[in-house]
Amino acid sequence: MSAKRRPTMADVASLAGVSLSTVSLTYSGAGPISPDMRARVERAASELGYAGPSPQAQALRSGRSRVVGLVIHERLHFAFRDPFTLRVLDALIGDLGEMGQGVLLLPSPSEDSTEPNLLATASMDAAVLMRVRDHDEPALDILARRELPFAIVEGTAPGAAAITIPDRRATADLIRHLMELGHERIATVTLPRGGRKGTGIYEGELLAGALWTPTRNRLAAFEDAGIEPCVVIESGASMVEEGVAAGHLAFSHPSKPTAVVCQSDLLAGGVVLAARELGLSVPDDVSITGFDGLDLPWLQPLDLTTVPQDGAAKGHLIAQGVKALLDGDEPPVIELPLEIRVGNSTARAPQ
Amino acid sequence: MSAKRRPTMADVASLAGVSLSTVSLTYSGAGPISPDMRARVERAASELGYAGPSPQAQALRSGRSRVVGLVIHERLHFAFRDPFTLRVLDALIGDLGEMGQGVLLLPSPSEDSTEPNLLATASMDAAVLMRVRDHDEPALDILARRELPFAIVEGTAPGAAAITIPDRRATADLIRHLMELGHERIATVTLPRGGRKGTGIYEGELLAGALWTPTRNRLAAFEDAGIEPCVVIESGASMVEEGVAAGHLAFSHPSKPTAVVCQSDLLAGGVVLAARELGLSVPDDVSITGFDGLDLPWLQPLDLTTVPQDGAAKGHLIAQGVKALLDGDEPPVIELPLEIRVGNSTARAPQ
DNA sequence: ATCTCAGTTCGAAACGTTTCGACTTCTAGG
DNA sequence: CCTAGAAGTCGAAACGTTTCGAACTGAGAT
Repeated sequence: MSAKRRPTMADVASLAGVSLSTVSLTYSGAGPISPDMRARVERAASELGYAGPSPQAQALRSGRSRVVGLVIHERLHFAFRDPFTLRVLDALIGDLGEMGQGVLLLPSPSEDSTEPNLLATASMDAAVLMRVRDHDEPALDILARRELPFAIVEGTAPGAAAITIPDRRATADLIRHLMELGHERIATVTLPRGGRKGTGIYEGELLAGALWTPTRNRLAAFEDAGIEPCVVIESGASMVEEGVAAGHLAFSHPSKPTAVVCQSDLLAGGVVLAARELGLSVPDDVSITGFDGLDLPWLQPLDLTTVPQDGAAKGHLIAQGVKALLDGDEPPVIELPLEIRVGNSTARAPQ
Repeated sequence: MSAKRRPTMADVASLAGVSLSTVSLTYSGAGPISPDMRARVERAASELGYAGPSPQAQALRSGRSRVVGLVIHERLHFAFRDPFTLRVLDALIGDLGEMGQGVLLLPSPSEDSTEPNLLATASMDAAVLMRVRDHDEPALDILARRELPFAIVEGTAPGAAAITIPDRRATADLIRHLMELGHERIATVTLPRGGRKGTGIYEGELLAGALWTPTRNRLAAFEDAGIEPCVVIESGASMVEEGVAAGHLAFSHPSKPTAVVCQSDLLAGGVVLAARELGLSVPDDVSITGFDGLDLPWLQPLDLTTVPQDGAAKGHLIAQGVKALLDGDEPPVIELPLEIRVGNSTARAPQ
């Protein structure tokens, strides 16, 4: 018995007694094919166990691989831990799937190593960056060199499709809301800044070193509101555990904050837990705000003051952006609207 | 000015004044290339802005696309919501990345539609199924037709690599633990069974219709323990919200269960919240068990009686299985060990 | 001066499609 | 009866690599 090769279109063609092009036309759907011809080809194919055109050959010949790369910055474990991100990706991946595009997970290229990174070598038609550094983003260089079109979520770059949110303005609204309630010592818990890992107090220039755009924008909001945070705590990831640790740091800080602005609801939830552990009442002793508008059932009856985002809408918009890229259209630049929602986690500052 | 084509190896070769094969050898690392030749090629490449070998051509020629497909059954939103799954995927994706393999997210093929599914058409070297139906799994047919090697997590199929857990035995241990504490009316909250969506009471034959292997195994454990659950509640996904809804159903059921066996910690967490809302004390009024051994900070000081799993270890093992598949080795079949861990969410049944 | 043998480099044949223009038929209009 | 055009099918040229065996170069051995 021969080591049987996988059948190809040529095999199907010769068994069906037609030309290779005809078989190709049958599968691709392009070109006019008579019904009986189609039947003949299909019978030959199933007789041979032909599984359809080789994707790799299709990709080479047509120049499209039907794959969109998704750059993941942290360990997946962290990146996908946030239900909001998940909702965005859910919509995005669903839409891309309907467009016949698969989604390839790509670890972010580390700046230090020159080791071959998947972003540089994997076959794809476009890429989506879920976040970007304001400067010195190695992914951008790689994409530029490969001449791959790409979309950026919460960030911008020349030539890229961009989906942004006015998070700076919304955060400033949140801070003003707290100031109107009489708060003067406001702490803030940030998302990762792009540098060191792990939760801790960040000392020094407010913005310097805040590489990730969202972290940076939401910190800059303090300037807009005309107040300085009494302590800035950087979290290692958007997770409840990190929020708990950050809360303990905040509440034991000598500046005695009466309010904590958190850059995500998950962090805010953790800060609430820390407050409770320390016997502080929310919102009577301390006001806490979040971001994203998640539904956290275990926080009930507390209802966070936060900035709700529509994750699905965001995902759909990104997909739309990718579609434009794939069609060779002008890359769209879109900003989603954002308004704060006042819950019962913020109240008048204690005397 | 010409519409400038992307440069190819041939362009690099002719600019460097060497043969195409030499350039290929330079990039692939195979074959002996003298240092000055390498330098010459590299200079020519950077002069042209050559971004490296085309992945699509490489894939066609070498027959390897450096992509592993990951079949997602539900909406990503649900599938990735569970921190445990995330931890598994984190390790898996990391390991595969180190092997130079990207991970392609594939929505599960729906049995009804004959529409072209990505699993059938995407280019990949192997696939991973995170779960499988005991019978009638359309994914298996597609993979067989394509002659793609694949690994199954929590399930088996002839010819496939398999990573399983003795969840049936472990669940039986959990049930026996409850019986020893005097519980006689035990409810159970299952993961999705594979059919209808949404949380609700399931009436009828215990196992019939429980298509997903894990759901089925953990239900079958009741038979092993020699007791029948007083009510079976199927959840729509492994999520806290679903657990809350399930808890309400359980505690308002006429059979008045004194214990609830939940097929995941997230569901158990939700059931605990439901109990609290109804003024029931855990574990004094009702005992609750979980599965997976997650760290749920918001549940403190409650410490679930559960069956801890090592997500990272599982992910590493899957990667190892995939590696074997890619190397053409015998597909490994591995079972991870499992032991129950008694916390303070279970206690003597109330009088 | 000839032979051998590494150490390198080169030619050419795949890999399995898509696609474009050309080539048959066949139908219908004049 | 002739012919324009539509419908269906076919040939052949890419797409950009990898890879195998052959060919070329000196250096040392004879």
